[in-house]
Amino acid sequence: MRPDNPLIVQPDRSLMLHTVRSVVDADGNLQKDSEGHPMTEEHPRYAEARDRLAVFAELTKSPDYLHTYRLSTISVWNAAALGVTAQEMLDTLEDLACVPVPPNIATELNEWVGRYGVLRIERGEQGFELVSSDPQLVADMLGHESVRKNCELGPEGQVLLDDLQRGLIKQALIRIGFPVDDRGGYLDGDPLEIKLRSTCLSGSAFALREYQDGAAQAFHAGGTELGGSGVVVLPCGAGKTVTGMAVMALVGAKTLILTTNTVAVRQWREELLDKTELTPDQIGEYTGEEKIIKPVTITTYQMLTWRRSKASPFEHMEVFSAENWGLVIYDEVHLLPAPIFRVTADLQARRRLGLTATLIREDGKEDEVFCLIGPKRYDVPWKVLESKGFIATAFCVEVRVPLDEDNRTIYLGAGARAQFRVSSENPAKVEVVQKLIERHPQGRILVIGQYIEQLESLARTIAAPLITGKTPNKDREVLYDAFKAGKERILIVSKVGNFAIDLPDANVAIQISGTFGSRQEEAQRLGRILRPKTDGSAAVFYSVVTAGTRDQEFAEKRQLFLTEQGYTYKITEAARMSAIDEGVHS
DNA sequence: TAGACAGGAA
DNA sequence: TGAAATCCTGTCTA
Repeated sequence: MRPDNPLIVQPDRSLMLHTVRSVVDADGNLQKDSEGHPMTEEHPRYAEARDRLAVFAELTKSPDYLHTYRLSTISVWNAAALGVTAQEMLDTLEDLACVPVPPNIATELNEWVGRYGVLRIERGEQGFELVSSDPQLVADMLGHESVRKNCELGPEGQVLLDDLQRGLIKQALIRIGFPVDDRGGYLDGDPLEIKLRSTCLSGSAFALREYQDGAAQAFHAGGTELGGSGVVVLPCGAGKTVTGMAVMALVGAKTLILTTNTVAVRQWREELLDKTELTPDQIGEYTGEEKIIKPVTITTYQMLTWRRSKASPFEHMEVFSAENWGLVIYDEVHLLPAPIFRVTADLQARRRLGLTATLIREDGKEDEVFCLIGPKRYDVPWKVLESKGFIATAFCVEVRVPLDEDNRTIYLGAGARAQFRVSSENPAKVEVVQKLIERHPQGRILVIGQYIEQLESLARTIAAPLITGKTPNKDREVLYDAFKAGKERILIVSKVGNFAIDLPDANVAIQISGTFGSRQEEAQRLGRILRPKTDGSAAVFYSVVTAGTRDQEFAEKRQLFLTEQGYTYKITEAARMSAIDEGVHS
């Protein structure tokens, strides 16, 4: 602890981090700028503090000078699963604090970390067993109906679990606050040799990057007991598919891959053919169009949980459960629909790999991911990959636009919900978009928005093609190809742009509206322009928001995850846009 | 037999 | 907070 440190730890487990400090001269006098305002500079320990806190805390508010983090059980348990001790977390807080750390924080960190793994599932003679070094704790847990109904008591009071109960009891216990360390092990599944190529089918050299190999090893570490379930967190464009393939090669067994949509199914298939020695007849697509089960089968979440009506069973489940999979890969875990958790509770005997760019879910079901798929096994901060050139350098700019008189009247008269839409659809944004496009005469520009009408009107004004959910897949491909070939320099996309679209050359993104406070959507959208550019140039992400409205309010929430990752949004008024220097001139 | 499209689900 | 996108199935047309 030092008085000039940036952090205040509060008894309610919130952490206040100063991003700036006042500038003083040698005599300790406050320095003022030409207009007489006190001068500030970035706090010398801010960046360090941000990176160290990201390991076990979650950023919840980020106004200019003071960022608020929260210690949550999930953030602490994920750190604990990576081997970070309570003492190390406490040391970090002590080292960064400018006032004493409240004593209850040490107590609570110790208790939280202590709760991870104090209950274990092990394989006993009569099946799986819930055990603990503290037998009284097991007895206490049995006092909870949700726990009691998901186990059987053995003759000597053992808590016995069958395959299905193994998942259900983990869900019940994490809700009570006790994440279980599952040492029950896995079925090996039918073996399948999967080798990575050293030269892609397409001819270029291929080798795992250090972090991709690291992620696969971290997942697989510990052999049959420990390794084999959990989540790998990598930024967009960092090669999650490749990491998945590396894990497949390590596990060497029949693999079921679950994705969000059919485009992703195709991409997995092509990547597997390109970078592994798997042959086309070893890879099956199980979708609405084709239903083929092969040693490696790729399907969608919706297919897995499809049923005729709410009362009907999952129709395709039997086909999948009949196979002896050695590995199940969950692509884009942050989007994994809730019904999949029920199915996954049944799959606890299979190795499970989750892949995602952000562990954040907007529905708050992070605990389900934690207990049913597994804890975070590996992550790399976005800025680390940026500094190594694996993803493009990106600058973020928030452009604030005023709301004109007429619309302000409508805005003020509208309900809270309608206000968001009115301010998001501010027609003055169109002119701003035009100016931003002019700033990048050579830019390959994506304009991304949420409301179809707004996008249609923009498309008419700037005469650029628009892609929405209604656009047939064929037309989309034509437009994506035209963009890649440079025939179309500007593309307007709706929410379809949130999902897997691969436009390597895009280097400017302009966001004109988005989903309430969705942090992961913001991350996905920035991800669209993070593919490293051939000339090494930087990318720019503009977020156009209506000043002083709910639009701006939610924009701040959206930015939290990227701020946590070290991106800073430069804020500018639309009228003073010419003064922006994003650091890129294309 | 393929493609287009409507309808329901979450 | 709500809008939009997606998927799967089934039916119709050629």
